[in-house]
Amino acid sequence: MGTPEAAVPSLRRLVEDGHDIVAVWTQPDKPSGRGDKMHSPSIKEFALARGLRVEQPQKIRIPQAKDLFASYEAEVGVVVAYGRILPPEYLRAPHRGCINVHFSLLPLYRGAAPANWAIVNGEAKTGVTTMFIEEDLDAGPILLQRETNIGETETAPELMQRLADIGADLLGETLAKLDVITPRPQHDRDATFAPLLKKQDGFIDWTSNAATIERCVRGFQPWPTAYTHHKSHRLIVWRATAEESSLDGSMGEVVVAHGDHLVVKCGDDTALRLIEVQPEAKRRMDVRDFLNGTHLKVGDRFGEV
RNA sequence: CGCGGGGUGGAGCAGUCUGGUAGCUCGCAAGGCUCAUAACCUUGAGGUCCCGGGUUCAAAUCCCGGCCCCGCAA
Repeated sequence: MGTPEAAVPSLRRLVEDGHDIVAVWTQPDKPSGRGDKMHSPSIKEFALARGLRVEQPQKIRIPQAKDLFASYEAEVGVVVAYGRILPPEYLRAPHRGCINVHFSLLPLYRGAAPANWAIVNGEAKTGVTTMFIEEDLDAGPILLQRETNIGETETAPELMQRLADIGADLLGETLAKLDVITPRPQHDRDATFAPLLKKQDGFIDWTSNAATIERCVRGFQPWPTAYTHHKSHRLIVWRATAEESSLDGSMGEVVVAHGDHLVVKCGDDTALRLIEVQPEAKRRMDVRDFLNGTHLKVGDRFGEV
């Protein structure tokens, strides 16, 4: 069971390891992108290409869906970023239970967006955990874990891709050693949470330290992105670096604007040097291009709507 | 038929409402100038104004149709 791109490496690994995959469950196609085009989950594309059986129930809490799931009499259920909380019937249906691949070092960062929050919070490392699923969210007994360091300039999509690959490896190892692994219970008192991201999370607070903002720039990709406002238009910041700044200016004010250089004053005598941005309704561009077209001046202010 | 923005020399944009010589900030080329700077000055090359119709003496601009890009919302 899985849905987005991050789940694909795990499914590929299951196929390559020769596991008998009775069915692939994923979320229904949804309208996305412009217009009213329907979009299939990445997992569905992959599964269909391999000739696997795909199920996309609209509702998983109805008896028909539960019965269908139970009817497979699977040995084990594997869940990677499915995007739904599974009712208890699902957890009990496979003979050996359901295994989840979670993209953090549990009990840290339980929840929907562990990679994003790990970057935003400035963690030096994170990792992947395989565990048995229990009813409480991401709280089941741990099977295996693997750590990885977070790069200084690594973005959330980059990290996510690495974790997806690590997760696939770890899943393969977990299944291979399932008979000999002793599950370790999590200590709930050590748990932290990585809640679902909201649009508002990406709104840049220029009173923060520039280093904090820079982590938001990397961590809130590909959505909601770190953004601000300029002359009532949205401006997404895709790449930036933090630096010290003794220049005068209020927080959110442009203190340097020429050539390739666009620097915005932040809190704690720091400043954010923007490198790549994206104006509303425009494509991503280097700061030089942005400045050429907008004729932005020192003293202009970001963040005011 | 979800909402909206856009397609103009190599880049980013203005001009479109109110048709009438193709403009700005850069880049590129050549020359000049300076102890120096975010260097500066001069000159130059480079354009089917997305495509196809229509209206008009005249269309980047107005009308109809099409293609492509982007943001929002999901």
